[in-house]
Amino acid sequence: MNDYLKGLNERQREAVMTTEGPLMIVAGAGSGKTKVLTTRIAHLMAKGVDSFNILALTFTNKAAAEMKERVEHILANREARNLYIGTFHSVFARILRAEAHRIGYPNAFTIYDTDDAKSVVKAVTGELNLDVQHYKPNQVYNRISGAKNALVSPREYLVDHHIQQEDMRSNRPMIGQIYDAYAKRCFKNGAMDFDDLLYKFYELLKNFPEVLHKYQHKFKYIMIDEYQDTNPAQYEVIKLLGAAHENVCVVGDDAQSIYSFRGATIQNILQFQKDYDDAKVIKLEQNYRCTQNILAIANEVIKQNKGQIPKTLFTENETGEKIKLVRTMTDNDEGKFIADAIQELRLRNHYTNKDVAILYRTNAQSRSFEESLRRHNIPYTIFGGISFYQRKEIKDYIAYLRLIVNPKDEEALKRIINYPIRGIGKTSVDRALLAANERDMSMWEVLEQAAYFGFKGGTLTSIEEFVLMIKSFASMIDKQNAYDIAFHVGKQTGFVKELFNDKSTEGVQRYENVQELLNSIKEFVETPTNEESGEVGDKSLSAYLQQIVLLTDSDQKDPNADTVKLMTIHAAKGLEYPVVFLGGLEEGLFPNQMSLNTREELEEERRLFYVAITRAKGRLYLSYANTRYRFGQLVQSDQSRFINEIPEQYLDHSYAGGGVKNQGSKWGQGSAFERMQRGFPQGGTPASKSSAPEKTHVASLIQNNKPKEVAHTPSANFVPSDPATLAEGMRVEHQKFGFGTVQKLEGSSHNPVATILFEQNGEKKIMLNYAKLMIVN
DNA sequence: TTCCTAAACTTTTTT
DNA sequence: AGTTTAGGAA
Repeated sequence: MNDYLKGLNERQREAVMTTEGPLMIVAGAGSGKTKVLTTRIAHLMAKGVDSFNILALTFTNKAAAEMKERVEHILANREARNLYIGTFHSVFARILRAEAHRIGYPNAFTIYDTDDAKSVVKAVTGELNLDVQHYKPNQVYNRISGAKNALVSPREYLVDHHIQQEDMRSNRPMIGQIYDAYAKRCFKNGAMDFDDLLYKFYELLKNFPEVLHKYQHKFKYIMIDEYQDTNPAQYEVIKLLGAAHENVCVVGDDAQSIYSFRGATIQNILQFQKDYDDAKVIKLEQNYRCTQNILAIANEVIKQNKGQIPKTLFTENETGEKIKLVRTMTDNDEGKFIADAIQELRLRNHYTNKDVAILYRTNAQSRSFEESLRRHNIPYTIFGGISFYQRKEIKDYIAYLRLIVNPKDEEALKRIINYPIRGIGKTSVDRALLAANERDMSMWEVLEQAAYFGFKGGTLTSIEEFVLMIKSFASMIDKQNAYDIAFHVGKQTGFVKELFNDKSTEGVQRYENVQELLNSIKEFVETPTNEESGEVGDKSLSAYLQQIVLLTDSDQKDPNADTVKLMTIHAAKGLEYPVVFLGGLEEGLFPNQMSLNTREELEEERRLFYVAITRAKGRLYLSYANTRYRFGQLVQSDQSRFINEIPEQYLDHSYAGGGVKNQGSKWGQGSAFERMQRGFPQGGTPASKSSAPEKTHVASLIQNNKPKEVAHTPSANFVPSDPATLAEGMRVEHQKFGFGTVQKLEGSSHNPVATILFEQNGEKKIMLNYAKLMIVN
């Protein structure tokens, strides 16, 4: 037997050895799923399959990196380089890069991140004369995203009765039109959003049989991780790619399906056997991760859900400790309790920082944990903030690079056309945009012919200089590497210098970030193989840009650092820790208020709870706070219903939280007494009184320190006079400040400034270009 | 055009 | 509470 098969149990080995035909591996939490997948790839190669013919798709870069690393480890010196292991998005983007011209996109197309996409939505909504307040870009974008994930085109969207009814009901009947305009604009900009990477790839395979054939032939063996989280677009692509050989191996756990909000449908995994009638199903039911107690409550909890693939997880691990349940008075107490507990675990139980994870439902909860950890001097890492590449200064810098690679990229253009300030303001931009839309040209093309489009004077000169500068950068693309271009851009635009000159704390930080960006580009250029994709070669600027946009915050932080890890439960999927704290187990927070509408939503929350529990190998702490600040207001909540689903025998209530003695479940259930108190908003519990100091008085005092303005109602016949006719000594009326006398006239002819002594409001400097003044006499 | 303040909105989860 | 946006002032 081959060495790599020795560490596997019987079921796992069967999964590895079943290389031909459709295979579904139902892998319970901690059952060695990644091990099976990686060993299976190694096994395929040992059997003589060319690594070139193997495709493995994951959802996160982290999972892809881990899989790749482990395959390389098993294979030792054998070639793993040609393996296609990556996220759906990165692998599809890479293929689209090669084939984009077929669907009318430039091969160096831009990938819009969520911010870019929302900005485009906002722009086209405005152009359709729709109220951006009502058609909120965020909501509209989510709706569009949902459509794409379900493979609904703008045309289909507009004629689909069900969809139209939904939009009518939400009083947003024009979303279809926005979707249509949005799609057209993205296409015109040579840009795809995240969802397009799936959607356009599907269209490519669907409409170009020769392309489909090429990749069907290439990917003879396909493996999909976390299959329960695939959406219809991903599902259809897999179906198309696998249709020729049907060597499709999916791995998943229906109990861990937690991404339906992103369009994932649990049906994909439930229906696998119907899609492939000769599909083999292997269940991995032995858990190697958790103690018996942890696994027991996980099983108890998930039992409450309906319609699962039947399976029973078991473990041969030790019983372990009971699950500690802790109630605290406030969210801050919860943070304090956890920090104290971590210190105790380190001291008495020889745990290190990196053994511990604090998990929560929403990102907003990280604040109190962060604070208490900092106070206790416990090093920590938060996963899931904004990505390094989302920072403003980095996005600005990258916008230059994007524009060089793809001048049609309007979002990039708008971002940097006047940054650093070069005298091309909003008015000029709007004019250029209008001209571009009227003629169906790109804004860049309008700028190229600025004189023809009627730009004059200083603005024209500025535009021409700008266009010339970008063109000179673009001419470097074929001759110089990404780093040299980027460095040159930073220098030439004055961008880096401007940041360097800003000596404020934030300014220094921004400058350092830009230096870090340059380092990352240098590293990209100098690393012989592209670690993300395993691909040799493409070191172009556009390759760099396409890669970084798909990186998340988590990808840029070291998971092995000796720090306590803080993250949402979603971000924790696939990970494991010796000690897990799960905070905020309160009704309305977890399960979240937003997910209480249907049974399906509640069941997804429960699966999320299941995922959270099963991250823990040894010790699990569940905590909740009596009161917590939400939306800046103190709210009280009951303990989560999920706690009630855990049999009492597994729980240990004896832990004190944050100096507050735990009252046990008698109190936690929400006693009549508590409910009564809550019924009287004026009553005010001691907690709410002490935690919510009355700040309003202080605030109003500070505001009152400002010089008071005496109100003035403009005369009925108020008509602004021509500022040019103004002279010193004249008596004038201002709409707000009332009557006054011109003391002095100064400033350039472009920007005249008058100093006026107002009778009621004292001396003010008035910019005559903008303020309205009427000469009284 | 740019800066400042007040108001409004946020908070479900992410490639 | 903190952050982003809109509108007004200069």
